[in-house]
Amino acid sequence: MVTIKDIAKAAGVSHTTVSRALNDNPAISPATRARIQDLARNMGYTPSAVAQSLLSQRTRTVGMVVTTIADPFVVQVVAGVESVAQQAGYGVFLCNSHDDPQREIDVVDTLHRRRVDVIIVTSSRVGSLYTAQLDRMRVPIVLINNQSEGQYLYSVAADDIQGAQLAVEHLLGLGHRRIGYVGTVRRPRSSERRLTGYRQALEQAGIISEPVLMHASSTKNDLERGTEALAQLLAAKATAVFCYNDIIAISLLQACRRQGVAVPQQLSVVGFDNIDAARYVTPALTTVHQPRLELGQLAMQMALDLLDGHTVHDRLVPCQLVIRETTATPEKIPSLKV
Amino acid sequence: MVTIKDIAKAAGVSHTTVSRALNDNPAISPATRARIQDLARNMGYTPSAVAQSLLSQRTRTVGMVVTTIADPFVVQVVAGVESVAQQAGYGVFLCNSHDDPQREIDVVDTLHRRRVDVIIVTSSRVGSLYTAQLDRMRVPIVLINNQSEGQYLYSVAADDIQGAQLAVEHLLGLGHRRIGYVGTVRRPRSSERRLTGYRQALEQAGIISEPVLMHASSTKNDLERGTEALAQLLAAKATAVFCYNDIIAISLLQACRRQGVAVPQQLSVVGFDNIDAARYVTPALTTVHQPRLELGQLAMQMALDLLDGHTVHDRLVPCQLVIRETTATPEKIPSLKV
DNA sequence: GCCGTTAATGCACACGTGTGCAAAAGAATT
DNA sequence: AATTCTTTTGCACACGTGTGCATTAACGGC
Repeated sequence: MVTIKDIAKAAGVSHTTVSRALNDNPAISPATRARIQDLARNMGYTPSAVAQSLLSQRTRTVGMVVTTIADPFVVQVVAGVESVAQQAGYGVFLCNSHDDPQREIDVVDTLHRRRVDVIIVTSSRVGSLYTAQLDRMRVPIVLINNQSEGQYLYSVAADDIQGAQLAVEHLLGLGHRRIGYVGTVRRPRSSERRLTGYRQALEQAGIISEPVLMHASSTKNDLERGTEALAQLLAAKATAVFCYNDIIAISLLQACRRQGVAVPQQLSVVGFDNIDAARYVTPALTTVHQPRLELGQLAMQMALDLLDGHTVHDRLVPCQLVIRETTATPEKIPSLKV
Repeated sequence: MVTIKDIAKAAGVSHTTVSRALNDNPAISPATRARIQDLARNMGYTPSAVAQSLLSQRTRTVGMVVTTIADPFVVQVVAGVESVAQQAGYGVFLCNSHDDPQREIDVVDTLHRRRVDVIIVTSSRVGSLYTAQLDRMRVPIVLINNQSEGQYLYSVAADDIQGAQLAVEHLLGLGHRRIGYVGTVRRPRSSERRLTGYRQALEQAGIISEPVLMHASSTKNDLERGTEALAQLLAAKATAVFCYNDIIAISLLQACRRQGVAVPQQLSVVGFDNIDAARYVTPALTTVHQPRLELGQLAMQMALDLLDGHTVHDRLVPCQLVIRETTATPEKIPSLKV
């Protein structure tokens, strides 16, 4: 591997001069500068970012921690982070936590060993628990969709409450009165917030939310979850349902087809996330769009601001409703065939 | 940031001793070793991978170049790479080429500057053109789904020809005789190989492939592509069609619905890739499964073998047919309504 | 008490780059 | 011609870690 010392030897100067010439330092005479730059090109020189990092104490690298890269939500976030990072000359180090808190902590430690300048974590299971670790590391962490407070901790999140309200208000506007909610126990915090939005929307419409309409499945298997929830919803005479996310909503749609429940005629369904599959399913899923790409971009932008020493403020980004084909006015007479 | 020198000062020994103690070097007495390790823990020491890399000339990092992370195919490949890498103690540096050859070369250069030990590229647009660059870098590159020959160049790929044969043989087995192919000009090499598999399957069944049944759209917009291709297929009286990938197949399905063409009764459709959306669409898409996760895993494993100095052989991985709901026996009398 | 052997530790350098300061050389001023 | 100023270059060190070799200390054998 060719170094500036090799170039120095070839040019008959000191490595200092080479370093300056390559960095366009005005102290070097134009003649030698051109000569050395040509030489460097011909010898196929590429500076070592490793050595530069050691000296400058900055790696121009961001550590990106995800639960699993295979999640369609996560992918867009990563894309957003990557685009802003690349534009700013930063690299992205990708790590997988497998949704395991201990693993998440280990992974953050690995990133610290690699001396990344800043860390971005999506859907953290750790959050405020980082405090002890962060006291040692002194590396800022930007959390995406996990609002936790603490030193070195910053957050960018989609507004779960507002998004859920949007969904339920849409259903109310269509004339629905018995609206269910299917949550998840895997993400208790955000599931709770979406439930809050659901409750607030109902409350503002003067409707008392009934526990029987609220279902928080503990099943890990998404497909079973749909079947299980559907039975409960039908028993509670729901005409519409708001789901924690699109995956659950789609599994519910599949359960409906199996059981012969017509969507949206007998049951209106709204999801959350607006993943790619949402527009491919039949009927196409009405859902709440989380600005995933934007979340990633904002997180990375916040990271850059932090590194520039600017003061930053936590961000809460509004969601948008995407109306497709799974929502309609309720049938006057609920079907008795089922 | 605490270094081994700080620990050395605190312990009253040289930094050499600290380095040895932390690396469990037997030359250090058990007493001091324990003392220093405790001290390191209490002081919150984390070794600098940057400094270690500079000395060892190895970063234990793999550079991963993708066309775009948002592609559902790419995501699984990355997941495969990441899982094997993490297990081997390697980190993954993610880069986006935006499907632009020049950008791809730049990105590889950036990775070289960061001194990654090996580079993995999915669906490269560059391939053999790397030769000049690689002569300088001397970094091995593992190509996924781009078989190119050259020094420092290795490849792991899904068997396009065999996969296409699988699809067409399935259609032939159902009784189809007029089978179309919708290709793409964006990936000429693999589109050509799938076309070859398509032709071979027809040939083996004693059918002469007609140019009018083969459509290679130049349209960039996926949705338009479906409408455009459908018109041509119907004009050519095709009863079945094999598509270059699932995205095209799904756009074709949507075009069918708009035009009132019943799938699979009037037209059988087979895709390629088996992306997530394939099983969510209605009717669920019959497709050829590319072992994406496995491709990623194999590529990373090959990279590790290379770094261990083993000799490796290029791999060609077979595809599998996934039969769902978009394929059936052709109707006896083609509909004349359309 | 002297010598050979083993155990434990430190010195000095390497990795590749950037920078403060000094030095040398040349040009301009007196 | 001597002095000052400017331009150009090099020396030496820093960044954090690991390792060959030398050094010191301890120990056992005679």
